[in-house]
Amino acid sequence: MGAHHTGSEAGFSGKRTAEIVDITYRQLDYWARTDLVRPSLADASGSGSRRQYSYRDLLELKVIKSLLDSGIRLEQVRKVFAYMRNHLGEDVASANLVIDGSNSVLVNTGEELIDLLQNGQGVLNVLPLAGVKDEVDARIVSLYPDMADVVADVPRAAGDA
Amino acid sequence: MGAHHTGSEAGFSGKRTAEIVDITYRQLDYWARTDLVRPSLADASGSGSRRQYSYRDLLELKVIKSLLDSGIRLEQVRKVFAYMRNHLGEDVASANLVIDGSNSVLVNTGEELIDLLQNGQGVLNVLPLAGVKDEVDARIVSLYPDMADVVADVPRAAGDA
DNA sequence: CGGCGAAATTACGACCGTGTGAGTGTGGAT
DNA sequence: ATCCACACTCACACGGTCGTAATTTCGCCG
Repeated sequence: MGAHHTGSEAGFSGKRTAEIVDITYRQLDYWARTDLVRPSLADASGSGSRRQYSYRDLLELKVIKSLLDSGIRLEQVRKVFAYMRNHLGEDVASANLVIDGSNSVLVNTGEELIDLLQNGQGVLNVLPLAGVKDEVDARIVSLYPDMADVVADVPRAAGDA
Repeated sequence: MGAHHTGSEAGFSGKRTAEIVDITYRQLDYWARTDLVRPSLADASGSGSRRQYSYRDLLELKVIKSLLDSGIRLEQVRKVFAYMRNHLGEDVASANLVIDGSNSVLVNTGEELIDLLQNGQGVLNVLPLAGVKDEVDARIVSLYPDMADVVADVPRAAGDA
């Protein structure tokens, strides 16, 4: 079926972003002004202006939310993203994000993971990114079906209605 | 019976404990007063008294220190220990401590771990306890050789390397 | 077609948890 | 009895969160 321009290009407002990612608006605001995640499409430009977040932004935010939920300090999250932002490429859907204290890696197989476990001295924080994307997508279609086409640009196995 | 300066049975003073575990004395003090880890052998009983930590206490403290170093919030650590304290039994040396947000488990094989990874939605924090014990032991013999016998009388998994 | 009211959003400031530092007094070992 | 290490009591710094006020934009009605 043909491509439609139904407003999906408009991106996500602050409020909707917070809803989708399941964080408070306060957190989103705080993270933006402290340079953790700034909206890619439109940054704030004075009081009353509106931030516009891209779909990719949502994924980053959801990763952060997951990290926080697991009890990781925001300071640590900042370090991870300083290093990871470049490497958070296309394969967001399949890899596992592994943090071992100060370093962060993307790992694809479970064997690699066990390898890290035996060598590593400290704690390993492991986050399957596939689940993150799924959660965000589900939340978008559930709350804002109009924007469903944004999530569809990644090939999926099963056919949908 | 001349009671000599054995020291081994006496446990570890506050200062030495902090040194061995590699935390500040202020942290040790703070954690004791806020009921995170209280000394098993002798708790504080007013100004001038002395806390006495057991070897097992050292292990707990080192686990906490590791968790903290990996960027986990103290609040989360408290939750983990509230649940884990009972289960932190004999096999301290070989198991892996796994935290998935609100629950904590001890896992022995890598396969179990991969299993958890596929089912789990959020972040898994994995800490190999063997490394913790090794670090504590090494630190004890290095700083206080007199107490080396304390580390030996705890059962270890046979044939580790 | 334009202005008004209300909702959405940014900006500001108070508050909480964690940890540190200095100062004091008390108990234990010599 | 004396000395020193340690526990205890404020006071505070700092990162992070949250409630609230100030400001802009948008929808609606005349």
